[in-house]
Amino acid sequence: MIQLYNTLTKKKEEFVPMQPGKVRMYVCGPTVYNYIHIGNARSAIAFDTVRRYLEYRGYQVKYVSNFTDVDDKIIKASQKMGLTVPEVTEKFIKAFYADTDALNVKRANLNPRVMDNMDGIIEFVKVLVDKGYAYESGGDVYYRARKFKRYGLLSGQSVNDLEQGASARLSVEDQAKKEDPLDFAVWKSAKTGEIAWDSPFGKGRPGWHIECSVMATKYLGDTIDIHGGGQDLEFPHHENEIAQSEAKTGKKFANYWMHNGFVTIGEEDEKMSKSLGNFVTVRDLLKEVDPQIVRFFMATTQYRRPIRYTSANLDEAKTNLERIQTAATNIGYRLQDAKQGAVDPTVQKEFQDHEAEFEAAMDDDFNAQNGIAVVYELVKQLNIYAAKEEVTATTLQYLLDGFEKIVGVFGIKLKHADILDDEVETKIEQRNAARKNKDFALSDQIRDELKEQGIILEDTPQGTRWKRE
RNA sequence: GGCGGUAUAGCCAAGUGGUAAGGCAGAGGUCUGCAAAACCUUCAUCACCGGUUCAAAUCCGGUUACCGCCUCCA
Repeated sequence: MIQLYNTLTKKKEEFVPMQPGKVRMYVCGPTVYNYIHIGNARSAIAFDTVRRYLEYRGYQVKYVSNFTDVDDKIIKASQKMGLTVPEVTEKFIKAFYADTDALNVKRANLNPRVMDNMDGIIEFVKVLVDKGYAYESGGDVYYRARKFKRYGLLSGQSVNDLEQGASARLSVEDQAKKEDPLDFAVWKSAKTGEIAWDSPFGKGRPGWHIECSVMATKYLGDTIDIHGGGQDLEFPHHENEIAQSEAKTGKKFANYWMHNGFVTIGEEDEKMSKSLGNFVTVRDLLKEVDPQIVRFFMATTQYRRPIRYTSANLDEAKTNLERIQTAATNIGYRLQDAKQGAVDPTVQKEFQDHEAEFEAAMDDDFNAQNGIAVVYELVKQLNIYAAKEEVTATTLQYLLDGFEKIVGVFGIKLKHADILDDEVETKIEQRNAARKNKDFALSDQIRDELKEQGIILEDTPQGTRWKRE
């Protein structure tokens, strides 16, 4: 039984999808006017891990994540860059795929874009107007937040508290256009020269929140199982999505709301964000750090907890990931000379116990921290059996397969034995001959030479192994 | 001001009533010509104060500190 923390109810609940065995999941994607930063990556990785675990558990997951490719920020960026809006969005969508692919984030089943859904958006807005949930005002269309009874439920705010904040910061013009400071735009009129679409309300573009309501319901149905995004989207984005969607369909929009924690940076542990300007792009980070390490670093922190971005923490992730990889490599080497035979039932039992522990950990709101603790126990088990005299190849293979499946939940791709290089092999033989003759000066020299080529030697009772740095 | 989160060893971090998981770093050991990898051993009374209880990191009350949302942001 999987339990997950539902932001809507503020507690852990048993996860029961509407259709047994199938999960419909929508995760808010980025507004594509810039390269993604580590915080964006965190969100992608967090929900990728959720998805992978659900799949591990046998669910068939339909995963939809949008690109917001029409927005004020994009218009601004395009003006600054001297490009058209579609040119800007194409560029950063491509970059998004490149970056998330590198991080081993599985691609969504669908990445719908605002631009391709304009008819649906206009239709959606029309329904809201017809139902009295939205009104035209000076070319804009606003949503009557107060009319939606459950407004504020997700963010745990009363409408009056929300209004206090809202009215304090509204510009005079905005205030004049809105019936209520709480109201938010679902359609915005275009200024001359800006990208715009024809609509019954005049030339304009969608407001920020409407696209997710439209695309989520279009591709996944009026009610979806899981809706995810960063904690900063709770309010107003997700609150507004609920208001729009439920006003239109009259049905519950999402059964479970999941929000990932932030990546923090610096001495103050400040949230990394575009507006604070304290962000590191994935692109830049990956120039210096192996993407697998970044992936591991983020996937093994429980998705709701903040992640402190420091080089020390990345280094630790590197060490831990190597440990995991080494265990698999150790088994791989042993597999080459181990005897055939049945799977050792003791080993099997031991492994299955660990597997059950792993599942219990992950079932509990994707507690990756406890999950990874089980992985370290498995590492120990693998290393012990890899060094045992009497162990069958089938047993080793059994362990390796199971291990690979479990670490796969975190998006870890295990490297299998490298192709043996003739030149390296010759040198290793020369070195071993030297060692036999106790010519350690020569053997150490060969080892140093190989090290300069990035090849590390390890002498084990089963012979000399090598790996690339 | 309103709402929410966090505080556990040098660091990362589990643990929601029964006497502190795991990892990194450190120390000692086994193995090794040396090294590496691996394995074994070792390393904390849980921000503070008060209360409930046979028993609290865990529950209750209070205090302090930090973070986030309430405005675009994953």
